[in-house]
Amino acid sequence: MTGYNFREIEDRWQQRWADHGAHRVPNPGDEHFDDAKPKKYILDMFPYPSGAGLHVGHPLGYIGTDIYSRYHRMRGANVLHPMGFDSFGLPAEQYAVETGIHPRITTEKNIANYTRQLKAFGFSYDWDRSIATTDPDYYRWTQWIFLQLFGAWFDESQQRARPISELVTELEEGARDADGVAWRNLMGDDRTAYLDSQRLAYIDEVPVNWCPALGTVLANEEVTPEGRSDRGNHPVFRRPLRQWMLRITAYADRLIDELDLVDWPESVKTMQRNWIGRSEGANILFPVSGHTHLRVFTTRPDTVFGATYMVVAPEHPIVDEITPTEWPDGTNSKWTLGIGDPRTAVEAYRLAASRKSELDRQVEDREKTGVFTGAHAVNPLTGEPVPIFVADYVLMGYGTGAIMAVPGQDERDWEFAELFDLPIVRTVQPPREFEGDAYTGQGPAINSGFLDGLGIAAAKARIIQWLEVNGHGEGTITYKLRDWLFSRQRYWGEPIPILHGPNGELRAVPDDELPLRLPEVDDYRPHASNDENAEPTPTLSNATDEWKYVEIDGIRYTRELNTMPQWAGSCWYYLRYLDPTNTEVLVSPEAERYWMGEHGVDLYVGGVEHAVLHLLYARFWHKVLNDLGHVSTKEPFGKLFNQGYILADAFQDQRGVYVPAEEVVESSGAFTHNGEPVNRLYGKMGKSLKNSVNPDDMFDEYGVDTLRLYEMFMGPLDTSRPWSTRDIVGVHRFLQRLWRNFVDEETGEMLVSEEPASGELAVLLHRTIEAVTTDMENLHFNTAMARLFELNNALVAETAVPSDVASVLPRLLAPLAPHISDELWHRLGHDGFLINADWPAYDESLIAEDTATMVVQINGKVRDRIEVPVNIIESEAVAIALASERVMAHTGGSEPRKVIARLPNVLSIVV
RNA sequence: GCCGGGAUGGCGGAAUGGUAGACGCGGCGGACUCAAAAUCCGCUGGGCGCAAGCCCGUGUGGGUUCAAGUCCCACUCCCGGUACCA
Repeated sequence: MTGYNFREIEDRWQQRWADHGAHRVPNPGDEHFDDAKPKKYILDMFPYPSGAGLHVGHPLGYIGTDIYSRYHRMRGANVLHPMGFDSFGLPAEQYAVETGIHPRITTEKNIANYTRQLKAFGFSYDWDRSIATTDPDYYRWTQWIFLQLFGAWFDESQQRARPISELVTELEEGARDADGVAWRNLMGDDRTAYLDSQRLAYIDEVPVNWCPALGTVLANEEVTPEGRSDRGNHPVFRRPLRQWMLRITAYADRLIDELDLVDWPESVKTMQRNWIGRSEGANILFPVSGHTHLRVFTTRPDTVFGATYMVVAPEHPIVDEITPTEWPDGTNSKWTLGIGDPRTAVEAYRLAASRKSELDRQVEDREKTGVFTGAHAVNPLTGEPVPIFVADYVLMGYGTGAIMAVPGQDERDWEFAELFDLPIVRTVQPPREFEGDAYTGQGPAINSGFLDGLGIAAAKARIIQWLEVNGHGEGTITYKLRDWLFSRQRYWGEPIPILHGPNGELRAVPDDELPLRLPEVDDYRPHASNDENAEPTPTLSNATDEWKYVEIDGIRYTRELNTMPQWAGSCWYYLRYLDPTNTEVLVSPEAERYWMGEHGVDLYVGGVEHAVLHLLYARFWHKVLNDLGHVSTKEPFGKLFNQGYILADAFQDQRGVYVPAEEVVESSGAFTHNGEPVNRLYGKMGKSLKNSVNPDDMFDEYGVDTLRLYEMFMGPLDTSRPWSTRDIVGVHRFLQRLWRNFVDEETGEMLVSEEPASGELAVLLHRTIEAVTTDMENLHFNTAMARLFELNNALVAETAVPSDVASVLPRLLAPLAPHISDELWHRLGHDGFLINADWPAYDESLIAEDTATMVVQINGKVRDRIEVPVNIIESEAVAIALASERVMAHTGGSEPRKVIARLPNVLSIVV
């Protein structure tokens, strides 16, 4: 028997590809580099190498890009198709905390396992270009990019980053001043402080989820709805901390505008635009009686006559200043939380708010809460006093952290106003049929003095002019986008290469000292504390003094002890693949220009979960590198494609925390984990939901080609689908049948004829080539396979495979199932690998049809199907149709009132 | 909540506004076999009918059109993101 022995075939071909370097791709200037070929850069989003290993959801996109890469190799392109590892991250660190095993050891083990699993798929990656973000030779350049950000500022007038040395020159020359102060009037420390405030990487106080018991800041998702830590159930406080920030907001307009340069799904572009959230409006100053001004941002300055109260965020610094010691006479009891004086009431409310996560605060289902500060502002348009509240539906991080509330035109304000008995004044006339509460639509202004009668746009323009003339505010633009919080109190991340001087001055670690390697520590935990006001002491403070303190020119500097977030390494990895071993520069200009070309990466495939954060951060870094002359394109990823997810059951325990799905036991319809009942849910396979399925078992039972085909045949690449092994036998049968069509299972002889196909089989062959080619171009691998199934099924009736079919079919299949295809190719007597063979061409004349099925519709319903010549004219078609018995049964012989012809396929008759 | 996406036979899915359900799984029937597996052949959305054929059918309710799975409006449910999971 010489049946389809997939294990032997797959092992042998993978070995041969490796031995011959079949997937190695030369750079410009290297040996065997062919300048005449077009380039294709086909990129996967690289994985985090988790301890659980690769799961069957990961390779969905990887199989897709591998097929596409192999196809383009066969079409004659230089294809760059690399793979690497996003290997910094929390799980290895948490494992280190629990076991004391260095995260590097865990990470290297996981990378080795991932590499083994990826290679087992037979992917055509150029493994010589593989990188891991944890390699010091890699993160050396991540640190270098950070220093580029630290050493640059954003020139608003040119809308680009420039070296900070050029800012110094312009300040010294008097071409600029420092926020209105001439440079020569600034002293040394003030000069430094000013420059530091201008850098793209800067330090600022920002509110974060601080968990003193864990000694770290937590993500919103790590905070339970009760305001405690997901791990350990410790209290979490929302408080400001000094953190490294990256000035992504400077690029807000370019990040919006330059989306026009890329071929991305419109949905992803929309998500990015919404995330950046550019809105035009005005800042308005409200005098606060006897004190100061409250500056609010509003997108609806035209409604200012309807502002009947004010709200500031709980963190707003003005609260301390304006809150009096006693409630004013006649204060509504609903406004006071039942507390005797405003200071105590406001403090109680702020504490409660600090224990809520940001997400919770934005959930509009929740009943609005708030407290009166006891202070009033004056509406500058109406002259009326308006009470100032603290409420957590206003966020410190957006606009000015304070709003003028206009319940007549804002639903949130309406809701709050009803709850707190506040007056509601409409300033836009709703249509007569309008029945709701707040009216946010178009209409003429009312109750608005000199604005009355104007439409919204005109009223906005008029009021902004008035505000600016009278010094009560100005037109402005704000963004929802916030600067990027870049500090982490973790161990397993890139050390931030900054030294802190005795007077708070910042100094970059010199380039020639990079990489700044992670120090060895005994304890991977940050310092815990019972004091919510304690300053963070990150894990790197556990390093030796020798590492932590550096003396330069007699000055003792302290190293920055925070590390970078995991995003950092994934922001630029696509550039390092181009030139992964270069020790002089991040990437050589020659390699960068060739592989990035005009539009950057030719196809970037990954999950839509990265639609905003990863893709926005990477675009930001790329633009900075472009501004500073290190890369040549404005955008990194010319074309983006989102593959779907493999979905699977997931399980949550009673606290709402996910537990590993593989450890969940089912008995009589109920699910338990370690004896505790758990709830079944459903979602994306992966480490978040702890519901991964390992592919190794699939290889054993069906082989690599079968698993590749199965994942592609489950559905189109961009949709999600539940994992189910039931259908896998279908594609396995396809390969078995293919094998039997080509190989005599008794003798091992090839069953190939010397004659080419004729008749219908020849037509089918060329139609298949055409269809598969189109499908390959469009990543429609499921339908490409359906076509190949049909061709393969048609061969069953033949005693031998016609010579042209034998030549074409393995080549069409090669990108999808490369192992069996190379084996058949080899047995047909060809040398070499199919990845280097030519893609088949089809004969136009063979696929042209001379007749077509014409559908005849009577009053919109299909009543007959008639074979007609493809070039039939309308009068003939109508005559044939009306003569048909089935048609006559529905027309009753009456004359058509109307005929719509889409010949030769459709004839629609109305009687 | 907000932003983005999705819903088609028992199941995965296919369909430039123009024959709904290609292809595969599952199911049913048949051939081969002592038998079973494998393989090969046929049927397979629902209802009515002896048949010819007719009616219904793409999450729900409306609409546009000669014609709607596809376009428009309003819903329902599910999935992704929501800035320290990556």
